[in-house]
Amino acid sequence: MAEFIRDLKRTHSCGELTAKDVGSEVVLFGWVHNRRDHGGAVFIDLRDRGGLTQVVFEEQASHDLQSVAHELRYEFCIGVRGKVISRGSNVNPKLSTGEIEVHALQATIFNRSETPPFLIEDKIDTAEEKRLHYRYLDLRRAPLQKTLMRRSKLNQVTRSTLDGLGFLELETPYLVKYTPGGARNFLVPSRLSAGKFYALAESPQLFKQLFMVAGFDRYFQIVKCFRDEDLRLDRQPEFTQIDIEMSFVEQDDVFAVVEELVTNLWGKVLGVKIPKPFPRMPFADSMRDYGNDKPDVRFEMKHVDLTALVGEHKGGGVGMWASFGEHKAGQIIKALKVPASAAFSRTDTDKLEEIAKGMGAKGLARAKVDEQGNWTQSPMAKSITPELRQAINQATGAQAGDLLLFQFGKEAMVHTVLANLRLFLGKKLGLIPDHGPAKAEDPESWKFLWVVDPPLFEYDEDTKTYAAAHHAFTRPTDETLPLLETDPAKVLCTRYDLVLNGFEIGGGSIRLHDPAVQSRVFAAMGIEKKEAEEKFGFLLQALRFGAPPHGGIALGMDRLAMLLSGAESLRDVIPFPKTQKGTDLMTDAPNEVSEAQLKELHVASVKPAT
RNA sequence: GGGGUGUUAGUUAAGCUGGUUAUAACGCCGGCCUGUCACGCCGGAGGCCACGGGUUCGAGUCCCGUACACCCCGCCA
Repeated sequence: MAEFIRDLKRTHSCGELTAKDVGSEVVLFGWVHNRRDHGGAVFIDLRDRGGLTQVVFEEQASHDLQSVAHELRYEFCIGVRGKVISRGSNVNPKLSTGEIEVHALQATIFNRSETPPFLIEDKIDTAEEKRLHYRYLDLRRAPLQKTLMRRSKLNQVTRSTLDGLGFLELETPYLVKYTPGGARNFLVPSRLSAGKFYALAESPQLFKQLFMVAGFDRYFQIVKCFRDEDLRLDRQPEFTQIDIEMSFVEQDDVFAVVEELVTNLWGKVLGVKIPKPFPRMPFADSMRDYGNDKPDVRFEMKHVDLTALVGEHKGGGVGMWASFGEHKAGQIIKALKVPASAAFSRTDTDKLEEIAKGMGAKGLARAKVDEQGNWTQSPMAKSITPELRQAINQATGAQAGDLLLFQFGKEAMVHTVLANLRLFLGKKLGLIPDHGPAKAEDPESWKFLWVVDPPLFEYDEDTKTYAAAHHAFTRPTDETLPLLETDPAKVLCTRYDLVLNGFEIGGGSIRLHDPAVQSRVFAAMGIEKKEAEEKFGFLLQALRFGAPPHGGIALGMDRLAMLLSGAESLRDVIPFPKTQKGTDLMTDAPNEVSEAQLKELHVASVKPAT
């Protein structure tokens, strides 16, 4: 008798048989998705990554075939040879193969399965912890299979698009030299150089610039990066970037390539036509209106900065605002207006305050505006001067019934609190969905945005110095370059972030290729020449050998995949993700190693006291 | 480093102000059933209530601690 696999090769996937195939004999391999045993006939839904096909073992089948049929259970891996039969009027409209079924002529069990800890269904309630422990079973579920197949498509379209634009796919090392600053690195002890360590690359940044120096002109790489920082819903310690670098370009040239790539991805993966070019917003506007550099511009509800206004009115009689009489550096006061239509209850506003406190706020001052423009339900209602109240009503455009939320204090805190409140309100008021696009097929659901021209430096209050807001190799804008020595805080740079629906999906810059400007930037940063040489000597030296003007970007592949598939979490688009503590629940990494291994690596491990 | 939420059969949950035999659904096992596709019907098994302390005559329930998971702040491109 013909044997499966040796003689009987798979003829179709479980998702492709239709009425056209009726009458043909087929061989299917897959997993038992479901069984409906009627005593006589037994129905099996057979599953592979293509879909589901109903297989029928009829009553009049041979004894052997029947006993196989009765033995089948969830997730048995089986092979079936059978005939495609029309279901006639008994079609199952939920299945792509619902017009037909396969009547088994021969079947084999390749492998039985233990009872799975959870059912392999599209929607399950099982705790993620459990799913991660049995990730290989979780990955059998259709939504995850779809997501990873889509991710494969993402890779393929990226390669073909960039190849078409003349980019070379080149690799860079993962084991690199540790350089302080920026993200914390994973360290790898060197066995051959006692007491020394490699770092796992947090990005191919310096190497891709060296490709430009070497004359490769246009480089890209779909590359793993490693960062030893705390995890979030959209942050994993190892993640994938689409890394791009180009020579002889300015910002617009990089944007054109990225827009071509991204619209191509959305076109080929989702069939959505995204309009080009993407809108641009200065960093300063983004901070002013949204309190961060990755605004979700699918809805308005902008922040209103009241710092100057409250200052003019010397606090306007409000005790906690009195200090704003004279402007204090780094302290701001901002408001958010919740429209009357929200009709928030006391419980709702208490919830808002709770969220604010969770972000480091001391509280959340609020005021409800009535018909006359007076404030009610507010601790400030009695003390505030009518002039300031009126001015704030005007600045916020508050109408009767609107609720005003105030936050004041350190700029970073105010921005964090109000930016997160704004997103919470956007979801609560139904202006944006909880996650993902409103309608994947609607271009309006995808709001791409370039955030441009951020400051080159950030003032570090601890060290009282200016530090590069990003990395030290970003070129200042031509207009603000002269301020480098006189007013470094005002120097902007040709750095850009690509934002989609409130997620930062990419960031890059035009690099500093001119050693003369480079040393001026280091000087402004207070970095000694010697220190710079120690950290980045090889790059600085390379730049002195006729480095071309160049720039690039890195796109977060995982985030693209997450947004493209409407997933809630990065973990849903990474085959084998880490938990929030960076562990792998399936393999139990990281784990302890033997003393002998440590010795070989010249490493001593100190276990924390328990 | 900080704040919050959670942990009860294989899975998901219920279990109120503490009260003696800890429920349900799905899954599992056995039996019956030719047309189901969330198949149906009958029966059954299955629990150290995360762990460690405490309060109490008595703790799944109250208190403290620990672990693990998740969300957020800090951190991070």
